[in-house]
Amino acid sequence: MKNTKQRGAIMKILEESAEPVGAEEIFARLRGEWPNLALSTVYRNLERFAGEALVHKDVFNDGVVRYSLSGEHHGHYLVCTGCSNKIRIDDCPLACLEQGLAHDTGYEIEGHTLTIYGKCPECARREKKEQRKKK
Amino acid sequence: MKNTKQRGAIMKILEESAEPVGAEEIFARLRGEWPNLALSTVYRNLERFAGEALVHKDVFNDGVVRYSLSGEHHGHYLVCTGCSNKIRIDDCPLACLEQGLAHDTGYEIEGHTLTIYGKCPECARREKKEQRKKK
DNA sequence: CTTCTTGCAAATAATTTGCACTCCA
DNA sequence: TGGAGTGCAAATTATTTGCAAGAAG
Repeated sequence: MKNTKQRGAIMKILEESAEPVGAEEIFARLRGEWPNLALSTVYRNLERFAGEALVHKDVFNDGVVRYSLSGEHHGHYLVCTGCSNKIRIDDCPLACLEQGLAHDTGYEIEGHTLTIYGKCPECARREKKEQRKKK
Repeated sequence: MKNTKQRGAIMKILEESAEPVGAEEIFARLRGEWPNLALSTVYRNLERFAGEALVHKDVFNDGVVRYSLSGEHHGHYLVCTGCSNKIRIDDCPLACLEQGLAHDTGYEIEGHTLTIYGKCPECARREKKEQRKKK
C-alpha cells in the first residue's frame, strides 16, 4: 500500500475522532486542507483500510456507513431514542456466545453490531408529562 | 389506518416470512399477484408499520433496511457476509445486561439491535480459494 | 519507468417525494 | 363524498465505477 498524502490525511481524521466517522464527514473535514480531494478517494481508502482490517466498518441505523480504527477498544452504545445522547457500554457479553455459534454452525465469525435503545431519565420524564397533557 | 388490499398483501408477506425482508424483496414477491403495485407503496407502508410499532425495522450490514413482525418471538441473526444466508439465534444474552444498565444509568431500556456477521463454510472456502489464485 | 492512486464525471442502488388520481369508510 | 392511500416519475442520498492523468517507489 503506497503512502500518499490523501491516505495519510484520511487516516489522521480516523485517529483523531473518538467516535466512528462516515465518508462524507471525513470529506467535509478535509475540504479546507485538501481542496481538490475527491470524495471517491475517501470512499476507496476507507474500503481499503477495512479490507486490510485497519479500520472497523459499521452500518448505523440511519443507513450511513461509519468507520473507526480497529485498534480502539471494542465497545457498544446505549442510545437515547429521545435526545440521541450516547453512553458507552464497555461490557460486551458476546465473546462466549460467538464461540458457541462458530462451533454449532461452522461459520467464521467476523464481528457483530450491538446497540441498545432506551429513554434517558429526562426524556422519559418529559414524555410522560406530554402524555398526561393529551388526556 | 385504512385497510387496503396492497397493505394486506404486504403484511401477508411479513407474516409468511420467518426472516426479515426488505422492501425490494417484498415488491418482487408481489409483482406477480399485483402487477401494478408501486415500490413506493411498499416503502411507505413499511415505514408506516414501523411507526405504529407493528413491525421492527433493522439496517443490515449490506446497507439494506429489512423489516419483521414485532409480535414474533424476539431473536437475532447470524448473517453470512458472503452470500447473506441467515441463521436465527434464539439465545439472547442481553436481558441481564439490560437490567444492569437500567439500574446504573436510569435509562428506560426499550430494546436493542444485535446482529452477528461471519462467513458460512462455503463462502469461507470459496474466499480462500480465490486468495490462493491471486498469488 | 511502471504500477498504484487520484480526480472527475457519470452510473448505481436504495429510498423518498410531489402530484394527480383512486378507492375505502 | 372526502380524505387516506396509491401509482408513476422525478428527486435525493450514499456509494461505486471507468478512465485518463499524476505521483510514489
